[in-house]
Amino acid sequence: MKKLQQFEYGFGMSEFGGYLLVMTRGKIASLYFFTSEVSRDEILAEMMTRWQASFVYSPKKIDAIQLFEEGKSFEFFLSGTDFQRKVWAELRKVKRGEVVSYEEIAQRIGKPKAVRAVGTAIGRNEIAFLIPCHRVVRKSGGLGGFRWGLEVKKKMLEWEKIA
DNA sequence: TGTGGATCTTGTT
DNA sequence: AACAAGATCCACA
Repeated sequence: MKKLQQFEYGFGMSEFGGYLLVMTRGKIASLYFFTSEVSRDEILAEMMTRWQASFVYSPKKIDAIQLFEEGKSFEFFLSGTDFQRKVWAELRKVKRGEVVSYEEIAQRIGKPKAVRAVGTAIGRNEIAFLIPCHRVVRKSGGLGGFRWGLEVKKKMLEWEKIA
C-alpha cells in the first residue's frame, strides 16, 4: 500500500485575477489562474488530474502566503522530463522587467532548433508567475500564448512595466 | 495577412 | 513504432 503524498490547496485574489495555489511539504507545486473564461472549478479539476495525490482544502494556510511581494523566494516541487526541467530552469533566470523570445530560450538550453518544443514545455510549467512563463514572447513582437489566457499574461507584463 | 514547411518533444494509440 | 499536436519561426505570395 503506497501512501499518496498530501497536497494542500486554497484560492486567492491578485492583481492578475483569482488563483489556485497548491503546496506539498512546504513547497509550491502549482499556481494556476482563473478568469471569466475559465472557472475556478475547472482549473481545480485540471490540477487534480495533473497530480497523483490526495488533496486537502487548507484555506487559512494558503491565505497566509504572500506570493507577489518583491524579493520573495520559494521552494518548488517540480516534476517533468529532462527537457522540461532545463526549460524551466532557464525561465527562472529571466528577471523581472525582462522579456525574451521562445527562440532565445531554445538557444540558451543548447537546442536552437527546438523552438516549438520549448513553447509547449513552457506551457506545461505548473507555477505561473513565480516561474516567469509570462516573460517569454514571440520574436516577431507578438505576445505568443498563455495557458491561463492572454489577458492574464498582458496584465502581468504591464504590471512589470514592460508593455 | 495568410499559408505551408522545417523542426523537436510529448502523449496517445 | 507511428502519429498528431503544440504558448515558434521563416519564406514567399
